Order: sequence, then C-alpha cells, then structure tokens
Amino acid sequence: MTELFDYFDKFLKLSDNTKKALAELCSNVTIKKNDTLQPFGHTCKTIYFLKSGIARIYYYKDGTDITECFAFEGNIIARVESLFTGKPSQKAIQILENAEIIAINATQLFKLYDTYPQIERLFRLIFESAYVDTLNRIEGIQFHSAEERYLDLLKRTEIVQKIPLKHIASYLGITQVSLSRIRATVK
Amino acid sequence: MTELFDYFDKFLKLSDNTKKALAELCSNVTIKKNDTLQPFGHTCKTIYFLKSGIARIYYYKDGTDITECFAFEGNIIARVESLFTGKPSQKAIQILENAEIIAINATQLFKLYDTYPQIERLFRLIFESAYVDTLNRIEGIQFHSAEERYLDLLKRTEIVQKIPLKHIASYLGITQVSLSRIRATVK
DNA sequence: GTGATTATTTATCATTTGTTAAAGGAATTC
DNA sequence: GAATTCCTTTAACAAATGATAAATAATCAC
Repeated sequence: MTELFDYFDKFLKLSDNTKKALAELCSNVTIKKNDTLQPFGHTCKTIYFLKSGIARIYYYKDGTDITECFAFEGNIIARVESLFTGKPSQKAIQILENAEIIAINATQLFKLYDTYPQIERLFRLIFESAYVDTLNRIEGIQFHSAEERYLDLLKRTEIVQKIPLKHIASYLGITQVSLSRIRATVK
Repeated sequence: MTELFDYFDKFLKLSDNTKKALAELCSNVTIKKNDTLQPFGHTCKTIYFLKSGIARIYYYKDGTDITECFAFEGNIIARVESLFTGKPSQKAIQILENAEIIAINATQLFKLYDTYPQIERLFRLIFESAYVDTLNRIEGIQFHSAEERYLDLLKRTEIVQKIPLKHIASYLGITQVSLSRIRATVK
C-alpha cells in the first residue's frame, strides 16, 4: 500500500492511526486487460488507485462508446457523478492494460469522515484538485483544435501509445476517421 | 443573509453556533452592471453568493474575451482554480446586471474548517456538486452541436436574455458570428 | 436628441470535422 | 496457419464553424 500512502502524502500528512483506519478499507485487486472493473448501472461505491496498468471510464451515447477519461499508474479513478450523488452510474470502468489496483471502499470511507476529520479533509483536497483539472480540461476542449488536443495528449504521457485509437478519438470528442486524418498530417 | 443560509440548508443542516460563525465571515456587497467584482491577477480569497443580479467569470485567451461561466440569483460564484491552488487568478469576475451579493471571506473560512468540521463538510458538499456539474458540462460541449448547446442554455434560464450575445458565444465556445447564424436558423 | 460607440446580423469564402463506404493491417480463435 | 474479427487508414462528399468585411441596430455620453 506504500504507493497509495505516498500519493495521499502529497495532499496531507496523515497521522498513524488515520493511516491504519484507511488501510482497513483498502484491498488489492489484480485485473487483466479488457476486463470490466465496474459495470454499468450500479451506484459507485469504490474509489480505485492504480499501482500499475491503464483504465478508462466510458459510457454509451446514442449507441457509441465514449471514453470519459483515462487513468494511468499513480492515478485515482472513480465515477464521481455517481459517488457524489448516490445515483446509479451510467458509466463503466474497463481495464486497458493489466493492472494492479487498490480498491477503497467508499461507503466505509464516508462513514469514517465523522470520526477522522483528517480523512474527510484528505479526500476533499483530492477531489478539489480533480475539480480544477476538469475546469482546465474544458478550456482545452473549447479553445483548441482536435489536432492540438491530440498532440497535447501525446505530450502528457507516452503510455497513450498503448491505447486503441478509437478510445482516444472519443476522449478527444472527434470521430476515429477524423483522428486518423490528423495523425496522417502530423506525422 | 437568509437566502444564503437557505442555500446552505440544501446541502447540510447547520447548528446555530456554526451558522453564527459563518455569518461573521459574510458581508453584503451592492454592485452595478458592468463593474468588476474581482480583478485579474490576484489570488482568489472570496466566495460570492448572488442574492440578485448576474455575474460572469471571464479571461483573455489570445487577446479575446472568453466567458468561463455565468452566475444568477441563488448561485455561488468563485474562481475555483485560484481558490484551491492559492495561485493568482488569470480570471476576473464582472457584473452583468446590478447585483446584491454576499461575500464570504475564504481565508477566514478555511481557518474555520479546523474548529467547525460542519463548515468543512458544507463546502466539501457544495464543491462536490459543482464538480459534478462541470463533468456534465464537458459532455455537453463534446457531444452537442453549438445549436443544441445554445437552445439548452436558453431552456435553463430566461435570464440569459439579458446577457450580451458575445458573452454567450464565447461561453458556448463559438464565435459571435456563428451564434448569430444559429439564432437566425432557430427563429 | 445627436453623435459616437458598441452590439448584432448578414454575406462570402476557407477550414475543420462528420458521414459513409471501402480497403488494408493486426490480432485472435479454432 | 486459415479464417474471422477487430482496428486503422484512405477517399469523396456533406455539414458545421471560422475569418473577414460590411451593413444595421441598439445603447451610451454629452
């Protein structure tokens, strides 16, 4: 679990008993490429941390598969819209590269908020940071061309090379044909 | 301040002494159309609640004025990316219709988080909700045409009629000329 | 009110992205 | 390893949006 607590450490230094309480909510999951980590239709009650591998959140819009986001080594991934509203999620989490994951039981986590204000604060800070990232992503979508967004994604992480282009296209908000065209001109 | 505490009530029932502590951070502001509520370049240390009026957050991108969001009666407005990171904001808040505002001192608010866990929780819930709204907005931007987004905005609130079209255009991520064209076909 | 400024629309042409269809490659199954 | 399926590219045309310029319309300052 050291990777996870190193991650937490970047947001907030936790006391030992807080860490202990947190560790009890965590379990290790090993999952293979193309498997489903979380299916459609259930309320999200787990927050995941990727020790290794790649995952994506996706949903169907008018019958087509849309990737909402990717997660890589050292990232947190959760279907926030369900986690925070308690409503069933219309999204699923799929594994794109064999992954070692730590699953955090969110139901129990939220209960700990009452007894461990540090834990409530930790996750407040984590999600505040994610919120800021999301605001910045809107700017990227609205004011950059598809080509710029593709090049920017490539720049952020080389792991992207391992992701099927159709998922990258839907993540960028364009068709796969359009992405293919962009790749041809960029080369 | 009743409007503000009614708003808080929708997220969390606060105890009387918590309310009292919160009330001490709040001050009333009356501000006129076209005035600047918060300028560029300073770190955001205030969260605003609109009792009446309209406001927008905007910034300059390659020399053009871009509206990030609007706020109407009963909304909270803050430059979150600065509030949460402590970095100077590249954004400003402008008043679009004469407004009655409650200003919440965020510096003092964050200090109260230690003594009043209820307050930390209240604002956690408020911003979690805003985060979910932002995630949904991304979907709107990526998978709806400019025309659909414009009609959707009109549907959400009639107050939009009072906002200059150039601000609506940049909010929608299109040029004003393009918005004008859309309005012509929609009529 | 009048003139000046600002906001909005219209028109034209260029560019980007979408749609559909077809073909070539890569990976998987039996 | 042959067949099948899935992934990616290419091509041709359609639709949406951008850029620029000019014409109206609305608003503001005096």
